[in-house]
Formats: sequence, structure tokens, C-alpha cells
Amino acid sequence: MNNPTSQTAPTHPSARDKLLAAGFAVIRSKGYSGTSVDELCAAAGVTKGAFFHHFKSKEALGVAAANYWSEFTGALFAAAPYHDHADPLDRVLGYLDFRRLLLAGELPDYTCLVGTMVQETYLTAPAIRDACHASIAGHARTLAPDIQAAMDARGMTDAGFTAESLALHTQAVLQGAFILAKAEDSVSVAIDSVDHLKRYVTLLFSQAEEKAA
Amino acid sequence: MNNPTSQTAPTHPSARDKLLAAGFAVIRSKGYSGTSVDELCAAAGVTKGAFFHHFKSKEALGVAAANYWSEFTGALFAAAPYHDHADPLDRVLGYLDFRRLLLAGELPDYTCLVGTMVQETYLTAPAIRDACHASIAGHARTLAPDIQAAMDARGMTDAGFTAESLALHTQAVLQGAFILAKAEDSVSVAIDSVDHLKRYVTLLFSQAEEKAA
DNA sequence: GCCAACATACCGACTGGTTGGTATCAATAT
DNA sequence: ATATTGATACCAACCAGTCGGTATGTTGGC
Repeated sequence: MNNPTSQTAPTHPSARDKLLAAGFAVIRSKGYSGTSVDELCAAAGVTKGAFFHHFKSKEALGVAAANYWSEFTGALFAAAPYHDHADPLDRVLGYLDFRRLLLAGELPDYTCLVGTMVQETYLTAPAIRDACHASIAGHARTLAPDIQAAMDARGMTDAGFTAESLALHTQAVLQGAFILAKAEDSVSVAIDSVDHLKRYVTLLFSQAEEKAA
Repeated sequence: MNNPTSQTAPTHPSARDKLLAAGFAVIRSKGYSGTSVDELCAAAGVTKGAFFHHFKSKEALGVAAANYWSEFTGALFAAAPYHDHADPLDRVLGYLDFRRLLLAGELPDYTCLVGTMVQETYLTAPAIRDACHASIAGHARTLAPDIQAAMDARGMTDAGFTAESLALHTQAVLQGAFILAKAEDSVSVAIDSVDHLKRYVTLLFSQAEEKAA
């Protein structure tokens, strides 16, 4: 009856896993403050007793959800195909194509949990803010090496920006694109913004190629 | 004793005005859902009775605050000096310089009210979402003519993007920059993103100039 | 038998919202 | 000039319901 790998197996998820999964969905729809513990429990199909057995507070669930989000997205992007390109610039552009591809389904499905949470909690819940920051910064850090390699290949030693700052800029564009998509209730504006970002990166490196030539 | 222009005079602001001003500050700090009506009243120095005299619900205050935000920022940017440049591209770049300049003080002082609110309310309070969308889209619309003029001046008839989409992209970058600044608890990452955006716009139009030459 | 994993029942504090009432005003009638 | 009217602006107290959190079970595997 019991699954020996039940800790993380989707066939027999623990109340903790169900709550974290419910957190992804509900918090992305209604925000952190707008989501009640009761609501979370109902969405997860567990009771409040289970909630407070696994999380000492609502804030603790917020932190855990942000950390789980880091794991989840980390695995998603690590398995993505854009890493296969030989040229580092192609990997960066491939990443943006992949992000564009992810803009599918309904708004709560493709928006960013930690971007949503940090907006509300940056002053009131520093622990959540730190976990969200770690998630965003950690993801940006996976991009920086490819950007740096692309810069090095073109001798861009004095480009006026760092690989890290460009990596963070991509995240800013994506987060902002989500906000505009929510405001317009349409994904097209987000797609347009990713296209602008891709055009920026392309221009940035083609410019350097011309200069080098 | 009584001020004949008391309706809008800052020397004798009405409870409504005080509540809207308090809304700017408190909602930008704690988010919409995270802000209670009692908190708003305390910050404004009025009672709950006054609140519900002027606003039929908390949501109505959210809508009114978003609309007031549109007026407020509309006046701010209309009076900004970047409109004086003769070259439309200089006006666009001047706008970005002005936005960079506005990134001063504490986080709740320079972040965007409607960007914060729409993130939480896009599904639960359509009236607020619409007001936030009107604010963002309306502001972007003030940028589009200058962008279009800059494109026309360079014969960019087939640039692969519209002036409107670039205007919206600037707003996405700014909104995203605010999120990253909140996560990092530092404005520098937001400044970097605005710099990237300015570099993008510069590249976009210098590229077209080269092609035309 | 025991402990982790849950469920049930409940608490005080706080939530958005309502109540009845007062102070202040302009307009009008006297 | 003054009294009457009626509307607006505002207040303190209060309401029913919801909040995050707790106390006390019950259960099922080791």
C-alpha cells in the first residue's frame, strides 16, 4: 500500500507536498496576503491541523514555497534544450526562446510565484523576501556564465555592463512582462516584451561583432 | 477660519484626499490585500466612518487610488523637462533619464502603486485591475508619439516592432526593475535595468541610422 | 507502545462593513 | 438678519464573519 518513495512521489504525496503545490496555484492567483490558510488547506485537500503540523506559520509556508519554487524551476531549466547549443550566445537566445515558449496557458500558470510574493512581503516578511531573492538571483546566476562566455568570445571587455547585470535584466523584463500581462489580461504584451529583450541581446552582441571585424 | 478653496487645498485636505494619500504610502509598502481599512484610516488620521462615507468598499478605494495615481503621475511626467528636446529620440532617452532620476529615496517612495496592486488583484478585483491597466497603458501612450516620430525620422517602417510595443516594453522593464529592487532591497539593480533599457533604445535607433546611411 | 502524521474543535484578534448620531455648510424663507 | 431646511462630511461604537494559530484528539505504521 505504502510507496517507499512516498516522500516526493506524486502517487502518494504528503500533506506538505500537497500544500506546497496548492501554494503555487493559489498564491499566484490571489497573492500571498490574499490567500488564507484555510483556502490553502481546502485547495490541497488537507486540514488545518496538517498545515500547522508541517509549517509553524503561514510565513513559514511562504518561505518553503519560495524554496520549493527554486528547486522546481531549477530542474525545469536544467532539463531545457537550450543548453545544447555550442555557441554561448545561442544558449542565451535559446533561453529566451524557451521563456517565450513557457508563456502558455492561463496567467496563474506561467507567472512567477516569487515575483508575486516578494512584491507584497518585501517589508512585512523579510524571511519570504530573502527566499524570493535567492530564487531570482539564483536563476539569474545560471544565465551569467553563458552571457560571459558570449562576451569573452567577442572580446567585450569594456561593454559598459557585466554579465550578471544583463542576466538580472532578463529577469526584470520577465517579471515586468508578467505584470503587464496581468493588467491587460493577455499574454501578447508579455511575448512582445520578450521579443524586445531578445532583440536587445542580439543587437548587443552583433554590435560587438561588427566592432571586432 | 475656513478656507474657501478647501475642497482641494493641501492646507485643509478632506478625509478623502488624506485616505488616497495614505493609500499611496501604505499599499506600496504592504500591498493591497496586506493593507486593512483600519490601517488606512489610522495612517490618514480619520475614522472608519469617514472611510465608508467616501468609498463604498475597500475595493472602491483601490480603484480611486489607481485613478488618482494616473492623475498624479500624469501631472508629474507632463511637467518633466524631457519634452523640451527637439529630437524625438532625445525626448525618449530623456524620459528614461528622468525615470532613473526618480529612483531615489526609500523603496515605497519610488515603486509603482498600480503595478503593485494589479499583481494581487488581477483575478479577484477586476475593477482594480482595469483601473491599473488604464494607468499603465495611458502612461505608455504618452511615450508612443515620440517613439513613432523617432522611427519615422529614420525611415524605420519595417523595424519588426511598433512604437506602442516599445512604449509598453519600457513599462515592463520598470515594473520588473521594481520587483528586483524589492527582492534585493537595493535600488542599484533597478538602475542597472534602466541603463540596459536605455542602451537598447540607443542601439535600436543607431542601428537604423547606420542602415539609412 | 510510540511517535509522526494527520483530523477536529476551538480561540482571541482582527477583518470589512454598518449603525446611529453630530457638526458644518449653503440655500431658502421669513 | 435670522430661522429652517436639507444635504454633506465626519465620528465612535458596534456587528457578524474571518483570520492565523492552538489544544486535543485519532490513527496507522514501526
